[in-house]
Amino acid sequence: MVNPNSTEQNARIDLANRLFFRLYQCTNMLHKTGTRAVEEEGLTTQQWAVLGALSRPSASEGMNVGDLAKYLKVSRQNLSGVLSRMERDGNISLVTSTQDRRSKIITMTTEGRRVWEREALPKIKNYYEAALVNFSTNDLTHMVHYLLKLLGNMESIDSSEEILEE
Amino acid sequence: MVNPNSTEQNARIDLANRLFFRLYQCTNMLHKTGTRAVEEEGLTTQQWAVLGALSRPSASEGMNVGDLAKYLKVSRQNLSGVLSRMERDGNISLVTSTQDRRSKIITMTTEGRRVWEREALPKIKNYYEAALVNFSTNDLTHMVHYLLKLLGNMESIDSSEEILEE
DNA sequence: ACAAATATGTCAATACATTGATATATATTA
DNA sequence: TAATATATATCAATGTATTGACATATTTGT
Repeated sequence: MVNPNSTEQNARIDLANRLFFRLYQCTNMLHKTGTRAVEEEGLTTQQWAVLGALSRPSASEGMNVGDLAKYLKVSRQNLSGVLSRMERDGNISLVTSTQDRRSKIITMTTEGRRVWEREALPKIKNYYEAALVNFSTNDLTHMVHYLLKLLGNMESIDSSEEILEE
Repeated sequence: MVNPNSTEQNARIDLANRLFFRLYQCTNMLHKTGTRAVEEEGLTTQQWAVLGALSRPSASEGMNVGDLAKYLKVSRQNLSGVLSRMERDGNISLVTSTQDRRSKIITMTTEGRRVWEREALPKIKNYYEAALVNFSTNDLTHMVHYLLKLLGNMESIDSSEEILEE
């Protein structure tokens, strides 16, 4: 073996390749099977993420579009479209803030909260159980840890590129 | 504590919730930062996945649309659109199969292979390194293992629902 | 106070994702 | 062989994602 470092590097790239490919596949399947789990409520995985964010105690007073976009790691422009569909469907309401008339405060409607708590959440729990068969609590903890680490690295890439664009 | 099982169950659901939320965030960031890494070549993460699939030795004779869709875990209809854009850009070519005139055989063009090998791959390697900072080989192996397990579970959900639809 | 800079949300163009419907080609079965 | 069933790819409608451009509101700086 002439250059063992090169071989090690290739093995690492191969692992990286598999990791990102499986992540890509996982997401496709998550959106497909996840959306199917809540389709009777007229929801999608993205709308489920929005309702999940709004149902947190810390969001009891509502959230504005920009903060919610940052929380979900999507663009304001994308979220804007999702929110207008959710408003159309009666699950959320957008009200211009009195403090800052540029902002719109997003809150769940009574009906939206009912749909979320009574209909969606029980189905989501069933979905979680089916999707996490054979995962021990330890496995779950480790995987969340890895995802967080990966997320942090990708955020570093993102923010370092934003600076260059100026 | 009246019902310790219920508490354990809630802790598990909380972990599941975090896992899927982080997975959702990771994917958003993967497509955002990954597409940016190969945007000079006019590629996206999806097109990168297609070229990656076609560059495998086992695909040297090309693949048809259905098999490639299964491999990538996307719908034929979706892939069809991606492929027409890639054909438009000159990176792949679609030719009706002589064996089965329903099938179209997808292959990389010479230009597509050049773009993939000479331009995209070096950038992808840099992207991998940046995204996987602080991941040991052991971490990578474990994470791939978890993603594969999750993928298998979601495929079970998917196929069990397909049967019910008939 | 007023001009410039920044923050906030939305519109537009493009790409990717789903399911449902459809045209054509092949395979099966009577 | 002819009718039926299945396989393959694409078109259409809808939802989700990006960036770029823009109108409006607030903040900053002079």
